[in-house]
Amino acid sequence: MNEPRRTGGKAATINDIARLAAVSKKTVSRVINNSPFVKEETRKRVEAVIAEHGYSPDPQARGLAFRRSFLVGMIYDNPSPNYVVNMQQGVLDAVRGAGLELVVHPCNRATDAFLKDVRNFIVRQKLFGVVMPPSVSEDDRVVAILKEADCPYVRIASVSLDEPACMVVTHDSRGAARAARHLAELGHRRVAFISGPDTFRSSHERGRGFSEGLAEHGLVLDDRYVRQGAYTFESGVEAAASLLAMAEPPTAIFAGNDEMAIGVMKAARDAGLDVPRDLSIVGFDDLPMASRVWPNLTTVRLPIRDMGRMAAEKLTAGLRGLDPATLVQPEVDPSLVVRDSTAPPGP
Amino acid sequence: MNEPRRTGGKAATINDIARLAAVSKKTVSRVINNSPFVKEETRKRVEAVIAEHGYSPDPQARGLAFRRSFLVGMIYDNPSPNYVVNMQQGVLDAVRGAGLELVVHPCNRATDAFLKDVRNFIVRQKLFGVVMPPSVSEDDRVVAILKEADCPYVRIASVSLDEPACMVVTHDSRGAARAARHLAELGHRRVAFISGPDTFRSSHERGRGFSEGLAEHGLVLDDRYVRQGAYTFESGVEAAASLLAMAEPPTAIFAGNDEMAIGVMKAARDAGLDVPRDLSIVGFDDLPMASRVWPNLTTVRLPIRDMGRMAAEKLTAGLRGLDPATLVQPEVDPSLVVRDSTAPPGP
DNA sequence: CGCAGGAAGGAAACCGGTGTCAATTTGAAT
DNA sequence: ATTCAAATTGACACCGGTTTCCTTCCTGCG
Repeated sequence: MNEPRRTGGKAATINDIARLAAVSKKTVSRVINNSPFVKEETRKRVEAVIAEHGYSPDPQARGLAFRRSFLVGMIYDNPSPNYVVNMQQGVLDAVRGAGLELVVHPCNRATDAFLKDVRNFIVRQKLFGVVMPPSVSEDDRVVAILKEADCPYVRIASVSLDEPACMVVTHDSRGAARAARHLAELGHRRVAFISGPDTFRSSHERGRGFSEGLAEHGLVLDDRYVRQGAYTFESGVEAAASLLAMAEPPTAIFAGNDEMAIGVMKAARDAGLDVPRDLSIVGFDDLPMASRVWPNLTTVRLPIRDMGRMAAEKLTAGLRGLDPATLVQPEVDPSLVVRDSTAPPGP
Repeated sequence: MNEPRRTGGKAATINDIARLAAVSKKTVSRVINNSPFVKEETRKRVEAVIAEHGYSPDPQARGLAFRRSFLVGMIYDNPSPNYVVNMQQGVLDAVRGAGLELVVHPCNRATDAFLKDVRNFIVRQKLFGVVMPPSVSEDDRVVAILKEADCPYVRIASVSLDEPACMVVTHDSRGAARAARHLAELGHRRVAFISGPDTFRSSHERGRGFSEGLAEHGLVLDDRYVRQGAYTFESGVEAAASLLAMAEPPTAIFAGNDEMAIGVMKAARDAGLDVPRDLSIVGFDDLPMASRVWPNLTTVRLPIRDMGRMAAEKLTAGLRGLDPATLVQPEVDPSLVVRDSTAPPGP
């Protein structure tokens, strides 16, 4: 009872707590892990000692014994900093308080070392779980590694690619259709689309949805008005320049993401066009930047932070005593945010 | 020699390697840790077995024995996603290949739970090291916790606040002085400054440097032309609006960071001013965004990714056999990037 | 030829938790 | 009071490494 306190920086261990509470370390372990097989009175006593000494179990030791770390990995290959930070924040929203930490793992899918690197990361760290936004989420090779390593994961993607328990689906095509309807209703007839890279499923989904939305208004997306971009600002500039140089340039351009849409704005300015009078522009994502550029960008909004949170919550469901099998598949319905970059076409 | 391979997902352990190489596990451990007390021949043999089986030691077990994890933490409270992602990337540049992982820990210095949260993070994870950009890097309470926990750290800040071994200094005042000289040389006389929040040392440094740079040209920074912002876009808009509403509005505005500078641009547009004809604008940071807005922003460039890398390299110096005590203090000299948002003042 | 001393390697304890399974206690029924 | 199953608890091995300490094997040297 009157044991001398551990001195210095040494933190208390489970043995200290056990001794002070006059129980075995195993019982302390039971208390920590909310085992139901502990008498209420004992639990109270142990919890009191734990609280008094600010004890908190060592994640390394725990992980070693559990054969699983308390680290959630986020693996991504995404060119947009805003997207990445927002999603990190969302994952952290769910992971904090669950006693987990977030390990970030950006990578480049195009390199040879990619798969080896990712496998190494997953296997060595014995991750508690992994969250993957596009385009990594769409890479079946990565998923195969995760399955082989028996590592829980959640994929965020524009279509369902897996069991509901490990998907957050964003229905990009619906958002793109909304953009199409908006432009059609404004009276645009010659509309163009700048797609993302082929490696992103969302590129196709956004293109498909846009095309379908136009079709509802009797319009077709002419191949000559389609360009492929790379989800980067520069690629947006280039694609738009090419479109605007046509004999009959489009009166509206739907860019596959905001980053490129802002590139389109630059190209328009370079061509001496006024936005939205001479050219309407719609983006996708609703990055913070979208409402800072001039004119403010009309865009399709994706709640990126929420998506990260929802994904991570699936991972932590077990910790909260929920059965992951019963989890519904979160679905996101992207909404259209009309700002100042769209208007009826000029005469 | 003809041991059956471990089957299934089970990865090889140090015991397997020891058995296969016919040495004790301690000798394998010596090989892993580059101990000099291993005969060359033995080392070769062990290394061959390690390579053959793709063995890699378990970081959890290793960390447990070392009383130190192989995780580098990045603790920050920074409103700019671009800054954050770039710095993460820089830290990863150094940390990858050193066998370390990056755990991100954004936080809010203004909350009550801040210190408890940070202490918990540092102590529980037994971090290998911590990298802190401003403003966390300037918080002595955090540094006290790190010292108490005996956790290596590197602070990135605009002035030296600590021993060279744990500082990356960015000399923001020099960059700000360059901005001042540029504006003065263009012929501006009524120049304004929008500072960052008081909680950032860089706010003061950038203000001081700007003031000194003006002084070199016989100009003084009039208090009436100084506003306090928050390093956010919105605060830039607001501060600029207030400046532009003055009877004698400034002909040039130096914003404490790019985020605010872009806000200034918006305010200028709202006021019907042409940039740079009616108003010159200079930012600080050179975020990617700076060269995407229109007109392209003249700004002071900070090599954020490099800063992150330099900071993390100090942490990994020990791993590379370098003595941290001998490390020089990396210093960054911010350069001026002249783009299209500055011009001589109108008549 | 005997021996000091350093290089090389191994046995066992330990880091701080958890799993297994047996031992002890408790409560209710007989 | 006795008995038995259920509820609690603890002893001990183990997770996969490292550290401490000791033994063995050479070498050079007097």
